[in-house]
Amino acid sequence: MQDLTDRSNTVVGMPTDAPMHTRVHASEELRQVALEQFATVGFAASSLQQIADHAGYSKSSVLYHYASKEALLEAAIEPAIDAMESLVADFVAGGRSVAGRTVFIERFVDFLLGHRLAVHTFVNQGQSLRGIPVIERAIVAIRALADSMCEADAPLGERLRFGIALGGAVYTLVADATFLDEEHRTVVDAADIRAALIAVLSELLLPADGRTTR
Amino acid sequence: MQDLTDRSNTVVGMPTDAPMHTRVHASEELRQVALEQFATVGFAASSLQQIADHAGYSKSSVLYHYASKEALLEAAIEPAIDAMESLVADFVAGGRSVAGRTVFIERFVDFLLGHRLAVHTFVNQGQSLRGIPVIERAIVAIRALADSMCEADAPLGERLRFGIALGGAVYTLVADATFLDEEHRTVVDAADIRAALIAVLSELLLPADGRTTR
DNA sequence: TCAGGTCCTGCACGATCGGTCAGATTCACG
DNA sequence: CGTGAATCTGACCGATCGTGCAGGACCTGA
Repeated sequence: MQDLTDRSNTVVGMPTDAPMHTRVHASEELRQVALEQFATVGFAASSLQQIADHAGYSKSSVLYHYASKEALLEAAIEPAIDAMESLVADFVAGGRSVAGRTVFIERFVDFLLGHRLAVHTFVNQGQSLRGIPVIERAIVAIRALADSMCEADAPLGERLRFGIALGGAVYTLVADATFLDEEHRTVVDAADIRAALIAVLSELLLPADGRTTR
Repeated sequence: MQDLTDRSNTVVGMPTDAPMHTRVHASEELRQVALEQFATVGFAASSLQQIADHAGYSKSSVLYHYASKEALLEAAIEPAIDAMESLVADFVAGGRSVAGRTVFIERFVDFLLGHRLAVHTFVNQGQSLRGIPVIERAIVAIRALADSMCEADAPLGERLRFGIALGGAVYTLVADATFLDEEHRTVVDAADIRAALIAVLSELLLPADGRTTR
């Protein structure tokens, strides 16, 4: 996933023995690599050395672009939190009706597809990252989403549905996709995944007529 | 604070009865503390020092009872993998019918409730733990469960349903329960959770006749 | 030409990691 | 009593962690 607007190296002459990686935006590249590491092996297990190696930089370079490992995490997942906050704001504005929920589910799936790594990071590692400001923001946003999704009178069944939808979708989009498929790599179309996710989440989050959640 | 992963077998009198009136359950205690740490903050982020402190022992004592950090992980999650393997074996033997699935779902929920921490550990951290034998076993078991759940002809929708059920249930039982509730700690009854989980998972995994996404 | 800014790196630091090992303590059994 | 096994611990090791710092390479404007 790299946009190579590179223009300096067209393999003509240039007998440059040095690697001399003229990158486009180093900070963007580092942010992406770090996000993949955080999501797949975890924040604590991701060392700056690994991230730097994976991106082709030195550890010092990482700390030049980002003041600390925490700052790197912040930069990596902040866009996703912004998107989630606007998502819940729109949902609250749109109302809890079936129509409003239907619109929400579609946007929610698009949000998950667009920020799957970041969401997986703060959803499944939020516990170990308490205290980091951006994580607290994420937790607040998740709680706000859950609260707006279901009122307090029918907490157990509805809240459980939302939790399963959130955790399940994130799992299928990251963990499951990376170690369950892996062999029968039928190159599934992204649009198919989107449609199937919307279908299942609609089942979970839209009030069906006959349901025994009491 | 106690978990119901008892499974103790100290009922019958052992041949060489050794009545250590000291802390007989040192290794058990360490195993439980380690499992909590692994599940909540992650394997990589859990240091032997932290585990030892939480259990009231020294780091050396942990390494006396368990040869290595990996061995501690093995001891912590192996019972859950055994249970999962027998679970999938029973399901395969019982057949894929609706009745078979109904029975399976109930046992599956009980399995999740009994081994929630262990399952959460190898489900959500399996990626970063590749190479550890016990984790490979877990991955094989999960894949076997998914394969036995849905045949290959309708892969996307069915597999997605199973993934959401698994990841969602694990999420709600561990991550969600520890940082979503937290404030409005309405002491929910375990039986209620069980019933609600069974209901939702039945929706997801039982073939509904009219599965129109409206 | 020089000065200054941007980008990147090597080196060194204190802390902590998993792990080894030599005792200290206890206790059953002779 | 002594002896050996079981249990627990502190001291220590090499490696790696995140981070600070000085400086080199490169580009740009004066």
